[in-house]
Amino acid sequence: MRLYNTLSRKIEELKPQSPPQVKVYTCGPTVYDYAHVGHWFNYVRMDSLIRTLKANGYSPTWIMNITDVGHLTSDSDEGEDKLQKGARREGKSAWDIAEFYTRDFIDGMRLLNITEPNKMPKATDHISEQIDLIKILEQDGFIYVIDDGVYFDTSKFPDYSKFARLDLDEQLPGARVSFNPSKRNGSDFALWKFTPTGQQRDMEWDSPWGKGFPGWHIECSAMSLKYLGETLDIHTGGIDHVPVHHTNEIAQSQSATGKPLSRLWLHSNHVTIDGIKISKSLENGIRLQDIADKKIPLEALRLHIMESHYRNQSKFTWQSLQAAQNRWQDLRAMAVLRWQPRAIISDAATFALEDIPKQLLRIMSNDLDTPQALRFLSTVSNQILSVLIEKGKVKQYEIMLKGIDEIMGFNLLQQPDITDSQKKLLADHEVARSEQKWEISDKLRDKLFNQKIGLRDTPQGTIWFRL
RNA sequence: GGCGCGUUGGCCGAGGAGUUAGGCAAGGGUCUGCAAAACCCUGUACACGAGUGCGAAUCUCGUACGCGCCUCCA
Repeated sequence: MRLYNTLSRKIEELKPQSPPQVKVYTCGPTVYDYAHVGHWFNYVRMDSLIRTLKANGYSPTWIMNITDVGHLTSDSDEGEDKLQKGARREGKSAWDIAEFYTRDFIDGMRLLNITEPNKMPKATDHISEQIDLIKILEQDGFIYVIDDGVYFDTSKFPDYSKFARLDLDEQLPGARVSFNPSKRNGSDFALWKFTPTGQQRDMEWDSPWGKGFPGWHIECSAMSLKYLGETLDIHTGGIDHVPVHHTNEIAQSQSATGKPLSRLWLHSNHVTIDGIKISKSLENGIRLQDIADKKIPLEALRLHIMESHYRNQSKFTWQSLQAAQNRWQDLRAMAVLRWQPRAIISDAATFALEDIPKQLLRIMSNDLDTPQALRFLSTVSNQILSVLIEKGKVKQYEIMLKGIDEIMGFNLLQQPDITDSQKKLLADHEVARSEQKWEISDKLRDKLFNQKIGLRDTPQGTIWFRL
C-alpha cells in the first residue's frame, strides 16, 4: 500500500512498525460550532484511509481527538478562546457548548458512514497528561515562562522549520495576528496559557506554573503519546496543519521523547466554495443539515468527496453535488438488482464478480485514488446494468456489494427490497402489459412512480429502481 | 514582503511528452404500445507567450489571473 508522505514529499510504501497493527492519529474537530463540508471532506478521506488499511489486512488503531478547550481566537484576545466565545454567543457554559457540538459531530460521522475511531479522547479529560508532558519539557530546558503563559523555545529544536520547509527569517511574524512581544522567537508557541488576573474562565485548571488552560498544540502530543506511544505510523490532518500545528507537535513531542513523532504524515487538502476557502467569517460553510434540507442523500456527498483526490484542492458546488446524486442513483440501481423478480446476473459480464472488490482495493492502495476507484465502479455498474444475470449468482453478487461497501463506505448491501404491496403492483403491471391493457399498466406504473419507484420495461421484463 | 499551489471542453474533475479519462448537463438516434431506463453516436478541451524536442496540454522560462500559508483554520 502506497501513500504520499509529507515528510519526504514522496509516495512511499507503507511500513508499519509492528504489522498488522497500524497506529493512526487524526487531528479531530474543535467543537465550538457545527462542522461544515470542508471538515467532512477531510474526515471522509481519512475514513477511506482506514477502510483501505483494513481491506489490505491491517488492523489500524485509530485515535481521533476532540478539541474541547483552548485554541484562542488570537493572542491579543485577552484569553478568550473559541469555546468561551461560543458559550457567550449562545448564553451557555463552555462545557455545554463543547458537549453539544461534540455530539453533533459524532452524529455527522454516523450519517456519513465514517468508521468509528477506536477512541475519541477529549482534551479536557487529559489535562494532567498535558501538564506531565510540559514538565518533561521543563526538565530538559525547552520552555520559558512569561507574563501570559508558558512557551516552547523553538530555537532549542534545530529542525523546527524542516517539516514545513519554512524559511523563518523571511516570515513576517504577526503578519495577520498580533503576538506577545515578550516571546524569544516569533515561532515560539504557548504550552500553557494563564487565566488573566481577576478573570474566571469556564474551563481552567491548576498547574505548576499557574492557573490556566493548555495551549494550542500540546493536547495532540499528550494524547497520541498516551494511546499510541512515542512513534505513530500515520499522522493525519488538514493541510493547514503542516506549518503550525504539526510543526509544533513535532517540536514538542520529539523534544520530549527523542523519537520521531510519526513515520508518515498524510494531509488532506482544502475545499473551496465558489473558489474561495471556507471560513467562519465568510459564513460560507455548508453543513450536513443544509444538504439534507435540499433532500440530497448524504451518500451523494460522500461520493462527491471521493470524486476528487485528497491531495488536490477541490471545489464544492451544488451543481456537482447534484451530479454526484445522479451518480449515486446509478450505484443504487446496481445494488438493488439482486432484489429483482427477474433473472439478473449473467455470465455475459466480462468480469468475475468476486474480482471487483480486489480491483477496487488495488486502485485505492495507490495513494487512496478515489477518483480512479469511482471511475472503475461506474464502468462496472454500467456493465452490470446492461447485462442480465442468473438467479444463481445472487450470493456472489452480495459478496461483491459487501466488498465494495467495505472499501468505499457505501451502503449498497443495505439498499432494501421494495415492499410486498409494491411487488404486487409490479406483478399486476406486468400482467396488464402482457395482456396489452395499457391503461391499467400505465396507472400502476404511475402509482409506483409516486412511491419513488421507477420502472424500465426491458425485453426480458420489468426492472425497478429507486428515484 | 516572503513562501507555496493552481489555471483542462457548458459544469465538476483525473491524467500527464505521441494513443477515449470518467461523471453531470446538452444534441441526435436505436429500442418501446407510450414512457422511463438502457444502449449507440456527437462535441474533439488542456490560461497566454517564448524555448527545448521528430513531436508539448504534459518539460523549461516568462506573463496574466486565481487560490493558499506566514501562530483561528479541515
